[in-house]
Amino acid sequence: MIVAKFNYCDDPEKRAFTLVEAESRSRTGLPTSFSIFDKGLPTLFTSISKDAYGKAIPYNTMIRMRRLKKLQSQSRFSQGYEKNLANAMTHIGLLSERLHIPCAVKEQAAIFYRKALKIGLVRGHSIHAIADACVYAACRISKIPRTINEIAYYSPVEKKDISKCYRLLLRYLHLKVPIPRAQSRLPRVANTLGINMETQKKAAEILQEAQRLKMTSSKDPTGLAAAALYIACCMNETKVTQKQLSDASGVTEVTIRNRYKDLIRGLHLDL
DNA sequence: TAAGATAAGAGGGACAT
DNA sequence: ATGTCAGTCTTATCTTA
Repeated sequence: MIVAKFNYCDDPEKRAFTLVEAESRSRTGLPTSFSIFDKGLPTLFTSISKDAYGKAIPYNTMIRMRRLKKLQSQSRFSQGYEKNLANAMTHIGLLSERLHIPCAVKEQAAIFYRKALKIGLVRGHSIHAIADACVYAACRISKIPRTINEIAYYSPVEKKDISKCYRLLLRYLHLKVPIPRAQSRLPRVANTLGINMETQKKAAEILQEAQRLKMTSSKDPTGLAAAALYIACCMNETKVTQKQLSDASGVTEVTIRNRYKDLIRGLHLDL
Protein backbone atom coordinates (compact mmCIF):
# COMPACT_ATOMS: atom_id res chain seq x y z
CA MET A 1 0.00 0.00 0.00
CA ILE A 2 1.73 3.09 -1.22
CA VAL A 3 0.09 6.29 -0.19
CA ALA A 4 0.96 9.59 -1.73
CA LYS A 5 1.06 12.05 1.09
CA PHE A 6 0.68 15.67 0.19
CA ASN A 7 2.25 18.13 2.46
CA TYR A 8 1.41 21.78 2.29
CA CYS A 9 3.89 22.88 4.87
CA ASP A 10 7.13 24.33 3.47
CA ASP A 11 9.10 23.74 6.61
CA PRO A 12 10.02 20.08 6.82
CA GLU A 13 10.70 20.42 10.52
CA LYS A 14 7.04 21.05 11.12
CA ARG A 15 5.83 18.05 9.21
CA ALA A 16 3.76 15.43 10.96
CA PHE A 17 5.86 12.31 11.11
CA THR A 18 4.78 8.76 10.92
CA LEU A 19 6.94 6.06 12.40
CA VAL A 20 8.13 5.23 8.93
CA GLU A 21 9.25 8.74 8.32
CA ALA A 22 11.07 8.86 11.60
CA GLU A 23 12.84 5.67 10.73
CA SER A 24 13.84 6.74 7.25
CA ARG A 25 14.97 10.05 8.60
CA SER A 26 17.32 8.46 11.05
CA ARG A 27 18.92 6.62 8.17
CA THR A 28 19.55 9.70 6.14
CA GLY A 29 22.10 11.00 8.58
CA LEU A 30 22.60 14.64 7.77
CA PRO A 31 19.74 17.03 8.50
CA THR A 32 20.47 18.85 5.27
CA SER A 33 19.54 15.83 3.20
CA PHE A 34 16.22 15.94 4.93
CA SER A 35 15.64 19.58 4.24
CA ILE A 36 16.17 19.29 0.53
CA PHE A 37 14.55 16.09 -0.61
CA ASP A 38 11.03 15.86 -2.04
CA LYS A 39 10.05 19.48 -1.51
CA GLY A 40 7.05 18.37 0.51
CA LEU A 41 5.77 15.72 -1.87
CA PRO A 42 7.05 12.43 -0.55
CA THR A 43 5.63 9.02 -1.36
CA LEU A 44 5.38 7.01 1.81
CA PHE A 45 4.65 3.64 3.24
CA THR A 46 2.47 4.20 6.25
CA SER A 47 1.20 1.07 7.93
CA ILE A 48 2.31 -2.23 6.48
CA SER A 49 0.03 -4.32 8.65
CA LYS A 50 -3.27 -3.03 7.28
CA ASP A 51 -4.53 -2.06 3.88
CA ALA A 52 -6.31 1.16 2.92
CA TYR A 53 -9.59 -0.14 4.31
CA GLY A 54 -8.07 -1.18 7.61
CA LYS A 55 -8.13 -4.89 6.75
CA ALA A 56 -5.20 -7.03 7.82
CA ILE A 57 -2.64 -7.76 5.12
CA PRO A 58 -1.57 -11.38 4.56
CA TYR A 59 1.76 -12.31 6.11
CA ASN A 60 3.53 -12.98 2.79
CA THR A 61 2.49 -9.58 1.49
CA MET A 62 3.70 -7.97 4.68
CA ILE A 63 7.14 -9.45 4.19
CA ARG A 64 7.26 -8.03 0.67
CA MET A 65 6.05 -4.67 1.94
CA ARG A 66 8.78 -4.59 4.52
CA ARG A 67 11.37 -5.07 1.80
CA LEU A 68 9.82 -2.32 -0.27
CA LYS A 69 9.82 -0.04 2.72
CA LYS A 70 13.50 -0.63 3.18
CA LEU A 71 14.20 0.02 -0.47
CA GLN A 72 12.23 3.22 -0.25
CA SER A 73 14.23 4.54 2.63
CA GLN A 74 17.36 3.84 0.65
CA SER A 75 16.00 5.61 -2.37
CA ARG A 76 15.17 8.63 -0.26
CA PHE A 77 18.74 8.72 0.91
CA SER A 78 19.81 8.51 -2.67
CA GLN A 79 17.68 11.51 -3.47
CA GLY A 80 19.71 13.54 -1.00
CA TYR A 81 22.81 12.19 -2.62
CA GLU A 82 21.55 13.11 -6.08
CA LYS A 83 20.62 16.54 -4.89
CA ASN A 84 24.09 17.12 -3.55
CA LEU A 85 25.53 15.91 -6.82
CA ALA A 86 23.22 18.06 -8.90
CA ASN A 87 24.12 21.08 -6.83
CA ALA A 88 27.83 20.45 -7.22
CA MET A 89 27.55 19.73 -10.93
CA THR A 90 25.77 23.01 -11.50
CA HIS A 91 28.50 24.81 -9.63
CA ILE A 92 31.27 23.03 -11.52
CA GLY A 93 29.53 23.83 -14.79
CA LEU A 94 29.21 27.52 -14.01
CA LEU A 95 32.78 27.75 -12.80
CA SER A 96 34.10 25.99 -15.88
CA GLU A 97 32.17 28.31 -18.12
CA ARG A 98 33.37 31.46 -16.42
CA LEU A 99 36.99 30.34 -16.25
CA HIS A 100 36.90 28.96 -19.81
CA ILE A 101 37.87 25.51 -18.69
CA PRO A 102 37.78 22.82 -21.40
CA CYS A 103 35.00 20.26 -21.29
CA ALA A 104 37.32 17.33 -20.64
CA VAL A 105 38.75 19.07 -17.59
CA LYS A 106 35.27 19.87 -16.35
CA GLU A 107 34.42 16.18 -16.69
CA GLN A 108 37.51 15.29 -14.73
CA ALA A 109 36.42 17.67 -11.97
CA ALA A 110 33.00 16.03 -11.95
CA ILE A 111 34.59 12.59 -11.59
CA PHE A 112 36.67 13.83 -8.67
CA TYR A 113 33.58 15.20 -7.01
CA ARG A 114 31.68 11.93 -7.38
CA LYS A 115 34.57 10.08 -5.82
CA ALA A 116 34.84 12.59 -3.00
CA LEU A 117 31.15 12.33 -2.30
CA LYS A 118 31.28 8.55 -2.37
CA ILE A 119 34.01 8.33 0.23
CA GLY A 120 32.30 10.89 2.46
CA LEU A 121 34.73 13.72 1.95
CA VAL A 122 32.00 16.26 1.42
CA ARG A 123 30.52 15.65 4.81
CA GLY A 124 31.45 18.51 7.10
CA HIS A 125 32.52 20.71 4.20
CA SER A 126 30.57 22.93 1.89
CA ILE A 127 29.59 21.46 -1.45
CA HIS A 128 30.98 24.51 -3.19
CA ALA A 129 34.34 24.27 -1.44
CA ILE A 130 34.83 20.64 -2.45
CA ALA A 131 33.59 21.36 -5.97
CA ASP A 132 36.03 24.27 -6.27
CA ALA A 133 38.83 22.03 -5.09
CA CYS A 134 37.87 19.43 -7.69
CA VAL A 135 37.98 22.03 -10.46
CA TYR A 136 41.34 23.25 -9.27
CA ALA A 137 42.74 19.71 -9.04
CA ALA A 138 41.46 18.90 -12.53
CA CYS A 139 43.13 22.04 -13.89
CA ARG A 140 46.41 21.25 -12.17
CA ILE A 141 46.46 17.71 -13.48
CA SER A 142 45.55 18.81 -16.99
CA LYS A 143 48.05 21.65 -16.81
CA ILE A 144 45.39 24.27 -17.38
CA PRO A 145 46.85 27.37 -15.75
CA ARG A 146 44.21 28.48 -13.24
CA THR A 147 44.92 29.68 -9.73
CA ILE A 148 42.89 29.14 -6.59
CA ASN A 149 42.47 32.90 -6.55
CA GLU A 150 40.76 32.84 -9.93
CA ILE A 151 38.44 30.08 -8.81
CA ALA A 152 37.67 31.86 -5.54
CA TYR A 153 36.76 34.96 -7.53
CA TYR A 154 33.79 33.18 -9.10
CA SER A 155 32.83 31.19 -6.04
CA PRO A 156 31.24 32.08 -2.71
CA VAL A 157 34.02 30.14 -1.00
CA GLU A 158 37.14 31.76 0.42
CA LYS A 159 40.52 30.94 -1.02
CA LYS A 160 41.63 29.52 2.30
CA ASP A 161 38.82 26.99 2.39
CA ILE A 162 39.34 25.95 -1.20
CA SER A 163 43.00 25.20 -0.59
CA LYS A 164 42.13 23.22 2.53
CA CYS A 165 39.68 21.09 0.59
CA TYR A 166 42.17 20.77 -2.24
CA ARG A 167 44.75 19.26 0.08
CA LEU A 168 42.10 16.98 1.47
CA LEU A 169 41.29 15.87 -2.05
CA LEU A 170 44.91 15.17 -2.89
CA ARG A 171 45.31 13.05 0.21
CA TYR A 172 42.15 10.98 0.05
CA LEU A 173 41.89 10.53 -3.70
CA HIS A 174 45.63 9.86 -3.87
CA LEU A 175 46.13 12.38 -6.64
CA LYS A 176 49.50 13.15 -8.12
CA VAL A 177 49.70 16.64 -9.56
CA PRO A 178 52.61 18.08 -11.54
CA ILE A 179 54.23 21.24 -10.21
CA PRO A 180 53.17 24.11 -12.47
CA ARG A 181 55.88 25.71 -14.59
CA ALA A 182 56.19 29.45 -14.28
CA GLN A 183 56.22 29.62 -18.09
CA SER A 184 52.59 28.60 -18.16
CA ARG A 185 51.71 31.87 -16.42
CA LEU A 186 53.50 34.07 -18.92
CA PRO A 187 50.97 34.44 -21.75
CA ARG A 188 48.13 35.43 -19.46
CA VAL A 189 50.01 38.23 -17.74
CA ALA A 190 51.81 39.36 -20.88
CA ASN A 191 48.66 39.52 -22.97
CA THR A 192 46.84 41.51 -20.32
CA LEU A 193 49.53 44.18 -20.60
CA GLY A 194 50.01 43.83 -24.34
CA ILE A 195 53.60 42.68 -24.05
CA ASN A 196 54.91 41.39 -27.37
CA MET A 197 55.93 37.83 -28.15
CA GLU A 198 59.59 38.65 -28.35
CA THR A 199 59.63 39.90 -24.78
CA GLN A 200 57.59 36.91 -23.66
CA LYS A 201 60.15 34.61 -25.23
CA LYS A 202 62.92 36.45 -23.44
CA ALA A 203 61.06 36.01 -20.14
CA ALA A 204 60.63 32.30 -20.86
CA GLU A 205 64.37 31.96 -21.41
CA ILE A 206 65.05 33.66 -18.10
CA LEU A 207 62.69 31.27 -16.35
CA GLN A 208 64.22 28.25 -18.01
CA GLU A 209 67.66 29.26 -16.87
CA ALA A 210 66.38 29.91 -13.36
CA GLN A 211 64.86 26.43 -13.32
CA ARG A 212 68.10 24.92 -14.49
CA LEU A 213 69.81 26.60 -11.55
CA LYS A 214 67.14 25.25 -9.19
CA MET A 215 66.06 28.71 -8.15
CA THR A 216 62.37 28.20 -8.64
CA SER A 217 61.32 25.58 -6.14
CA SER A 218 58.78 26.60 -3.52
CA LYS A 219 58.26 29.91 -5.27
CA ASP A 220 54.93 31.08 -6.56
CA PRO A 221 55.08 30.44 -10.34
CA THR A 222 52.98 33.51 -11.08
CA GLY A 223 55.36 35.69 -9.10
CA LEU A 224 58.30 34.22 -10.97
CA ALA A 225 56.59 34.80 -14.31
CA ALA A 226 55.80 38.41 -13.43
CA ALA A 227 59.38 39.06 -12.33
CA ALA A 228 60.81 37.44 -15.47
CA LEU A 229 58.51 39.60 -17.57
CA TYR A 230 59.66 42.68 -15.71
CA ILE A 231 63.29 41.86 -16.44
CA ALA A 232 62.55 41.03 -20.07
CA CYS A 233 60.70 44.31 -20.47
CA CYS A 234 63.61 46.26 -18.99
CA MET A 235 66.00 44.52 -21.38
CA ASN A 236 63.80 45.21 -24.38
CA GLU A 237 63.14 48.71 -23.13
CA THR A 238 59.44 48.05 -22.95
CA LYS A 239 57.76 50.38 -20.50
CA VAL A 240 56.05 48.33 -17.76
CA THR A 241 55.85 49.14 -14.06
CA GLN A 242 55.89 46.65 -11.22
CA LYS A 243 52.47 47.95 -10.27
CA GLN A 244 51.06 47.04 -13.66
CA LEU A 245 52.56 43.57 -13.43
CA SER A 246 51.16 43.22 -9.94
CA ASP A 247 47.67 44.10 -11.11
CA ALA A 248 47.87 41.85 -14.14
CA SER A 249 49.21 38.85 -12.26
CA GLY A 250 47.49 39.14 -8.91
CA VAL A 251 50.85 38.97 -7.12
CA THR A 252 52.00 41.84 -4.94
CA GLU A 253 54.73 44.25 -5.97
CA VAL A 254 56.82 43.11 -3.03
CA THR A 255 56.85 39.53 -4.23
CA ILE A 256 57.66 40.61 -7.77
CA ARG A 257 60.55 42.66 -6.42
CA ASN A 258 61.88 39.77 -4.36
CA ARG A 259 61.78 37.38 -7.32
CA TYR A 260 63.24 40.03 -9.57
CA LYS A 261 66.16 40.54 -7.18
CA ASP A 262 66.69 36.78 -6.87
CA LEU A 263 66.70 36.40 -10.64
CA ILE A 264 69.14 39.16 -11.52
CA ARG A 265 71.46 38.01 -8.74
CA GLY A 266 71.21 34.31 -9.59
CA LEU A 267 71.55 34.77 -13.34
CA HIS A 268 74.10 37.56 -13.06
CA LEU A 269 71.97 39.89 -15.08
CA ASP A 270 72.68 43.56 -15.28
CA LEU A 271 70.05 46.09 -16.15
C1' DT B 1 55.81 58.69 -9.36
C1' DA B 2 58.17 54.33 -9.50
C1' DA B 3 60.95 51.53 -7.00
C1' DG B 4 63.18 49.87 -2.79
C1' DA B 5 63.17 48.64 2.18
C1' DT B 6 61.29 46.93 6.33
C1' DA B 7 58.16 44.78 9.55
C1' DA B 8 54.18 42.23 11.20
C1' DG B 9 51.04 38.58 10.33
C1' DA B 10 48.87 34.49 7.97
C1' DG B 11 49.01 29.93 6.15
C1' DG B 12 51.21 25.79 4.98
C1' DG B 13 55.18 22.18 4.60
C1' DA B 14 58.70 19.52 7.03
C1' DC B 15 59.98 17.42 10.92
C1' DA B 16 60.03 15.97 15.68
C1' DT B 17 57.58 14.59 19.78
C1' DA C 1 47.70 14.43 16.90
C1' DT C 2 50.24 18.59 18.21
C1' DG C 3 54.02 21.87 18.30
C1' DT C 4 57.95 24.18 16.44
C1' DC C 5 60.67 26.10 12.77
C1' DA C 6 62.15 28.10 8.41
C1' DG C 7 60.58 29.92 4.27
C1' DT C 8 56.96 32.35 1.43
C1' DC C 9 53.58 35.72 0.44
C1' DT C 10 50.66 39.70 1.75
C1' DT C 11 49.59 44.13 3.69
C1' DA C 12 51.05 48.37 5.21
C1' DT C 13 54.12 52.12 5.76
C1' DC C 14 58.16 54.69 5.09
C1' DT C 15 62.21 56.15 2.29
C1' DT C 16 64.84 57.01 -1.92
C1' DA C 17 65.76 58.40 -6.72
